Amino acid sequence: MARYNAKETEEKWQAVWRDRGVFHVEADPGRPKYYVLEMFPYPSGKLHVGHVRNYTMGDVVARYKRAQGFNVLHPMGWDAFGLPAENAAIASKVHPKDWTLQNIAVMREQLKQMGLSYDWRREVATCHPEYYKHEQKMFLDFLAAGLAYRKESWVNWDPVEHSVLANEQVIDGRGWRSGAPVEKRLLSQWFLKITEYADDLLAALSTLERWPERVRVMQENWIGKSEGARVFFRLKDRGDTLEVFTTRPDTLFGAAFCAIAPNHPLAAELATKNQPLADFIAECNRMGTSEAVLETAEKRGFDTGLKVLHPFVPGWELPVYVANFVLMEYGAGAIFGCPAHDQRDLDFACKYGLPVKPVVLPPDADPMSFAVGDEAYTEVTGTVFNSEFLNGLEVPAAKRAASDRLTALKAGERTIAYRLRDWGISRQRYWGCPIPVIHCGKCGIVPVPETQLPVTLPEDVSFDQPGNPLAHHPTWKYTTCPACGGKAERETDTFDTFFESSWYFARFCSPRAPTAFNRNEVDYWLPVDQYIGGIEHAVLHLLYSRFFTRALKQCGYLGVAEPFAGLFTQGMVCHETYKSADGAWLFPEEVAKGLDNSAVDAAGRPVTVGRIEKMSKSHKNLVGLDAIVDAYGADTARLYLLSDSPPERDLEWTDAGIEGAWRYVNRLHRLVTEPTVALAAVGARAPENLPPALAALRGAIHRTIRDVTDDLEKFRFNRGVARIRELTNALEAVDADDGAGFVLREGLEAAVRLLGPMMPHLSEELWQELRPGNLLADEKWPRFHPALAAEETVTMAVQVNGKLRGTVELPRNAADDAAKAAALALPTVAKALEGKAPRKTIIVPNRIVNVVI
RNA sequence: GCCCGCUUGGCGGAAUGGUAGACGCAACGGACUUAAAAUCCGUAGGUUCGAAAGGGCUGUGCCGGUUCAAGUCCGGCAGCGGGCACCA
Repeated sequence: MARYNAKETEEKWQAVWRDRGVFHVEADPGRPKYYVLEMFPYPSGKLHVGHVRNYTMGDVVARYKRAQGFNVLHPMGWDAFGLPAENAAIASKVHPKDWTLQNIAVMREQLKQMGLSYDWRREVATCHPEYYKHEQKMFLDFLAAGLAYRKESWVNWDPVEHSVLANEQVIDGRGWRSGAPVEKRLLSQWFLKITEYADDLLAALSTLERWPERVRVMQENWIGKSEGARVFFRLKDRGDTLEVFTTRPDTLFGAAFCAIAPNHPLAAELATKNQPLADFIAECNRMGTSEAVLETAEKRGFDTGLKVLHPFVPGWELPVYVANFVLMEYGAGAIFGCPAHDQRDLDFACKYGLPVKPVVLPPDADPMSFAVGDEAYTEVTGTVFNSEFLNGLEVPAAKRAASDRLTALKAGERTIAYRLRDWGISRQRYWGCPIPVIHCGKCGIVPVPETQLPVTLPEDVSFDQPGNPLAHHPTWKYTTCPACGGKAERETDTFDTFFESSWYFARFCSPRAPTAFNRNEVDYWLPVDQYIGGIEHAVLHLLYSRFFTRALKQCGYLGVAEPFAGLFTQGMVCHETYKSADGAWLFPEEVAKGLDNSAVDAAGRPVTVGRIEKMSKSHKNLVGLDAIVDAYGADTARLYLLSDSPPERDLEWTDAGIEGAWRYVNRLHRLVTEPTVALAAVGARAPENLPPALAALRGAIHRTIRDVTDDLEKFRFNRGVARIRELTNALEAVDADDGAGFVLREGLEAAVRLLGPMMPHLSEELWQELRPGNLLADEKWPRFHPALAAEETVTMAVQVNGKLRGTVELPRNAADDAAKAAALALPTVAKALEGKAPRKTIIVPNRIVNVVI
C-alpha cells in the first residue's frame, strides 16, 4: 500500500501558495481585519519542536480567520540583537552579525518548511539599521517628552567582564559566565519612565478581557501598588527632614527607630566624616542582590548617632540607623520601624535592644496583658491602643486619622508607592542598538540630530578584550558636538534588547515605510487581535510593550494604548533527559531505548533516563525539526503538537506520539484517495430517504462542523482534533448503501476543510482529490445546517435516587410524560423501586430522568 | 511569607450541575504474512458474582456541606507547580 509522500506533497503546495502570493495581505478599510502574531524568535541557531508549537497555533488561528473572511495579517520576523551572538563571537571568532544572519537564513527555511501562512514580504530583523533607526528616533522623542532620562543607578557589576549584569545573570552572587563575585556599582544609565504610567498600566489590566487571568495578576503584582503615607521626620540639631514611606501610619506611636538605605544620600553625607559607617556601607554594597544572598543575610544596622523627632509627640526622639535591608529604590529609601507590628523591624529591634511597644490590639486580646514575643502582630484587624488620639479606632480608620493629622501638621501626606521601577535600558554591549546621544565636555549630553540618524554599529570590532567593544573601538566614538562643534564622544552603551521587541508588532503593519509607521496602516491593523507566546514573557516583554505603545501614542506615532487585545500563553514542549555514565547530558538521537524503557548510548553503554523537562540546550533534550520533517512531514508534527495536550499546558514530546499522528495522516489520506464507497458527484443532491444509519452520520458531520468551529474559537485544538478523528472513524465504517456515496463525500469534505488550518498541505492535497482545480487555502470555512445537526433521537439517562439504572431512546424533545413512562417501564427501574411509588420525578428534557423514592 | 493555578485509568487527556474516562498513546488477544514491518478486527477504571450472556458494589487527592443529582458549586485540609519577595 502506497504511503503518503509528505515531503514531496508539502513542497508542492508550499510552492503553489508562494507563487500565487496566497498569503500576501494589504490593509483594506472595506474589510474586517484580524491581526495574528506569534512572539518572534531570537535566532539562536536552529528551530526545535518547542518553537514550532507556538507558530502552529498562530497558523491555525490565521488560516481559520482567513477562511472566515477576515483580512488577516500574519507576519514573522527576528528579535536579532542579543548576547548569544556576542558569546558566539568570543567563543568561535564569528562576527555577531554573520552569526545572526546565518542563523536567520537557516531558521527562515525551517519555518517555510512548516507551511506557515506568513506574508514573508513583511519580514523584519531588528539588527538592521533600517529597523533600529526608527527606535533611535523614538528615543529622541521620548527624551524630548521627558519619558527618557539619565540617572546614577546601582547595578550588578561584573568586575571581570566589565559590564552590567541583569539580575537573571547573577547566580549565587557571582557572574554567570565569569564566576566572579558581583559588585554593586553606581553607574550613569538611561531610563524610560515606565512609572509615569504605573497607574494606567494597572488600571487598564481590567480592560484586557481576552488575556489570561494569570498574566494580569502577575503584572498587577509586578506593578505592586501600595497606598500609604510619606512622613517627614525632623532631624534633631539639623534644619532638614528625613522622609519615609509607610503603609502603616496607624502604628506611628509604636515607632522605635528610623532606618535608611546604605545608598541613601544622607548615609553618603554622614559617611564622609565617619569611616566605620563608610566601611559598613561599602560592605553592604559588596553584598549581592541575588535571592540566595538575601535569604541568608542577617539584618544589620549601623547607628548613625543622628536622632529624629516624632511628628506627633514633642520631645520623643528616635535613633537613625543605616540598615542593610532598606532599599533605596522603593518608597523614600527610608523607613520608620515599628517592631511590634513588622517582623523585620522586630528582628532588628531585638538585635539592637530597641523597645517593642504594641499599638494594635488583636480582637479578643487583653490590653493589660497583650505583649509581642518573637512574632510581630502584622494583621490589620484590631483596635489601636497606646496611641493617644488614635486610641479605640480600627486599623483602617486609624490609618486615615493618622494621615489626616500628618497633613494638618505638614509632617506628611497620603501617597501611593509602586514596586515598579523605571526601566533601565543601558547595556554595555556591542550587539544592540546604539543609544543616539553624544557626550560633550562643554554642552553635556546632546541628542544626535535626527538628520544624522541612524547611528550605526561599526562592523570592525574585536572581542579579544573584556568589556564593550564599542568603548574600545579606535575611532567610532569620537565625533563632534552637534551643539558647539567641539570634540565630543558618542554614548557607547546600547539599548536593552527588550527595546526592539516593544514595537515590532507595529512595524509589521508597514515594514518598509520610510518613517517608523505609516499612520493609516497602523490605525487599520492595530491592536494585535491575537498574540501568542510563552508565559515567560508574562511580565517583562508584555509590560514593556504596553508601556511603549502608550509612550508612542503620547508622541503621536499611533492611536492605540493597548497593543494586544487578545493574548494566549501556550505551554512548553518537554522531553525526557538522558545522562551517560560519566554524567554528561546526551541528545535524544544519541540514545537507543529498549522496550522496557532501558536506554543505551551508541556504544551500548547504559544511559540514565532522567526527568521530563522543558526542551533546552543545557539539558540537550531537544528534538530537532529537520529529522522530524524529513521522516513524517510538517503536517504530522503540526497535528501532534496540536492534539496531544491542551494548548496552555506543557506537552511531552514522545516518539510514540509522533508515530500515532503519522498513522492518522496515512489513514486519512487512504480514506480520501481510496474510499470504501464510490463518492457521489460534486454537488449531487441528497437522496430523499437516507437509511437511518446514514441520516445519523449526516447529523454527526454537521455537529462536527459546529463543534470544531467552536473549539477553534476557544483555542481547544486538542478537542477539535479528537472530534475530527471521531468523524473519520465513523466515515471509515460506512457501508455501501443508498446515499452512502453522497454522505461519504459530505463527510470527507467536512473533515478535510476542518483540518485545513491544522494540516494545510495534506488538506490541500486531499481537496484536490475531492474538488480538483480548487485551492483549499481560498475556500470559505464550512457551515453546518442547524436542522441537520440536531439529533432526532436522544439517549436519556434514567436514575433512581441519583443512581444510574438504565437509558431510554426517545425522540428529541419528547414530552415529560413520555420520558417518565419510558423510564418507569424499564425492568431495572422497577427492580430498583422495590415496589415503592415514586415520590418525585425530575426530568431534564433530552438528558435525564431521575426517579426519587 | 504573600498571590495564583493544578490534582480524573498505566500515560496525555474528554465531560453547559445531568450516562465519568470521548479522542489518542502504551498494552493485551486475534487476522493477514514464510517472517517482519505496515495494516485491519477486538479487549480494557477497580473489584466482585457468573460457564457465558449479563449483573452487583465501588471509583475523579482527602474530610465535610449544598442539591433530586457534584469531577463540576461551597467550606476546610494535603500534595504538586508557578509568580513575587528584606517592597516598609
